[in-house]
Amino acid sequence: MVNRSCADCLLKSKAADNLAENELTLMGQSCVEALFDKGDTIFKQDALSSNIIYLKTGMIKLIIRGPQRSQILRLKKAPCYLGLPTTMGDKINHYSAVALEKTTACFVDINTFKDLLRVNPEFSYQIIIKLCENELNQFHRCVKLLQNQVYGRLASHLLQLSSEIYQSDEFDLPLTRSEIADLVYSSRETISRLFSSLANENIIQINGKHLRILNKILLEKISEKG
Amino acid sequence: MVNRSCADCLLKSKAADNLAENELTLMGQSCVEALFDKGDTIFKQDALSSNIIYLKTGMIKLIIRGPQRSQILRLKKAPCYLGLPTTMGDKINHYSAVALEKTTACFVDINTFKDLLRVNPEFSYQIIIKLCENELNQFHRCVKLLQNQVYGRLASHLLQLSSEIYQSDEFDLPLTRSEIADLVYSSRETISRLFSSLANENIIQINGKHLRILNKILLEKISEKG
DNA sequence: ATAAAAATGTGATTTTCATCACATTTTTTA
DNA sequence: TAAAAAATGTGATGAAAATCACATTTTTAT
Repeated sequence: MVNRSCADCLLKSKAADNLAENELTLMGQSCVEALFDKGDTIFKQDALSSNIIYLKTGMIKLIIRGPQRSQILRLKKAPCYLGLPTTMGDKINHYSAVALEKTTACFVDINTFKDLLRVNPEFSYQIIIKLCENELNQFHRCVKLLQNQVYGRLASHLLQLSSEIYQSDEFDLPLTRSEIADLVYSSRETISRLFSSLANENIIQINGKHLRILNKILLEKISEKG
Repeated sequence: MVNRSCADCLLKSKAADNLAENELTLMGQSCVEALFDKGDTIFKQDALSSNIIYLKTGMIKLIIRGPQRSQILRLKKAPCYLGLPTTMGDKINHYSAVALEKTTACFVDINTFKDLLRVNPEFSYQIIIKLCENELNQFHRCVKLLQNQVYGRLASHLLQLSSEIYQSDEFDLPLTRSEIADLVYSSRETISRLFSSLANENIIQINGKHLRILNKILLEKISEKG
């Protein structure tokens, strides 16, 4: 399904707010909207990348094959762009994106996107800001993953899910224990054990995938101290 | 010392090649060149950041305070921009830059830089490409650091120094053992031991800071296998 | 509804590497 | 140039967390 114009889209990106009517029409002409189910791959590592993807609704994980095993780079929730670095930085995808729930995404042809960048400096500017913010986050995440022990790494990811993704102390984990291990670089067994011990100490309450943070203060301390 | 115009600069960045004469003059008006000695801090974590820095000559390390200790995020060699993410992404520096040798750097006022981004889309575009490439590199570096063991982490950094920074199999390490530990996230003692054992196996030859790669193939294998 | 597959929990064992301790060498500086 | 400071090398010890092994529960598919 092709939109006639992205101007009609009710879920435009903040960057796209800077685009003029005719620019949005141009975008619409090369923009295809697609629906994904949980588990569906949106784009795949090593495939040729020819689209910038705008995530309209839903949530995804970015995964990359590491030297030993697969690693979750980050989770992303709509609205946001996907594959900016992997599409602008190289011809081939350096990682994959997989839907964690029902997801809507718009595929914008890379050349159209590049044209818009060249034509509209304000649009470019917003993209630059986003890229810079991402890089800072990535630096911090990397240092945390390296220097904290699993306990702290798990704690900070739980807090992040709570505050940034669900805006609630109670939510259903969008990942299996095994995927959480891929996210915080640990093992399935260790994650299992840590959930048990966090629950024993009344810091969280966990039942299958349903999680509730009982002692946020303490969880934050664990996340900082490692 | 203020340049009259950056147009006269013989070491312009690739992005700046897209700037017109008058734009370069504008840049020159808010551009201050400074000299740094080995060990000098070029900008400091937590300080207000008001400049984009263009590294004209020399080499630096980006360091960040982690939860446990200081971590080297990456080494950068001229010519390149410094502090793009840390200055565009936030008001305050998220990391420091320290010269590893005599270094020349131009400080460009952030507002002038932003004006240029808004005025010249081709300039913006080149910056976007660079940011995307950085992000991809950062992803790969993070995964390698997490998943490989120290042996592999050290090996890949030696190879990177050899190929990307010095373009030679023989060079002087720009870092102490302790700094190398900060770079590959290990301990001074372990780095020391690994150098010894790499030397014992005739993979490298090392004398103080002077290093020579004897068996690149094997070093690459170690770097991949972990 | 039921079998098969996937996900989870928990104990025992093992491995990597940090930390501690101290000797030695190199660099800096007064 | 000598003393102080910084950097380095190497053995012994300890700890975090991976891996292995297996029981159990939950989910998926037929």
